[in-house]
Amino acid sequence: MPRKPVHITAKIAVRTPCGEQGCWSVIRELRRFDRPLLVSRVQAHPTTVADYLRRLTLAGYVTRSDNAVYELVNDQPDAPRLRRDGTPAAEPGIGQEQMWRSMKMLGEFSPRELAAAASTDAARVTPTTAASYVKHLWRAGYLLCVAEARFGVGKAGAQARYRLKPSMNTGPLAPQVQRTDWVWDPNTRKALAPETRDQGGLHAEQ
DNA sequence: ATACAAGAGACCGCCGAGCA
DNA sequence: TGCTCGGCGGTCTCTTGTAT
Repeated sequence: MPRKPVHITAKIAVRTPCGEQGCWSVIRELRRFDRPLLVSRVQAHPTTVADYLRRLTLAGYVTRSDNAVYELVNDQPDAPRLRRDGTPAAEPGIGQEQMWRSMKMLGEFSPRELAAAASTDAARVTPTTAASYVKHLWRAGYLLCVAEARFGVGKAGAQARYRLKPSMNTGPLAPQVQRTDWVWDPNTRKALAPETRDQGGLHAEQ
């Protein structure tokens, strides 16, 4: 089965243990377990569970004894994201998380200022990436455009400036832009369409 | 310099084959 | 029966290319 959109998997994750996060939650609950027990507790395909278990073993999060009993030895709240060879996978959306935090710290910002504020040694955020993220959040009604971009033939332009609407500061988790241009807010567990921007309170905020 | 669209790369969940 | 590995197809994040 193909991967499900984030707004689907996120809804599933709160109801039923499935996928890596669900698997990890059950592992943390059991601490010591064998594979059939884990498979029976996790509502995911057995090979998916086995595959994740193998990666956790390779990465050293769990150990496996001779009698096929696994034990959690490296606990952490969130499910480790691991490649097939057990090496850590890059956190998807870490740039967006950093931009979301930076928006709240900066107050008012241009995409370039946001990129500079959100960039770290661990994850670099380019101005174009920041502009793309800002555009989607603006369309979804998260941001207020406080100064439009200025253009001129042969002149350097000035970037538009934005501000996060206080009513849209929904929580610590960064809204995720989906391929369909919808924005999924993991804080409110709602998906906002680009079209909802005008209905979303642009006028109400002013 | 900016905005937009399209594409690349990484990832996930699952299947199926092969091996012990 | 249990485990590992390679591959498939869709999703997602971010970058690149192009027009203005």
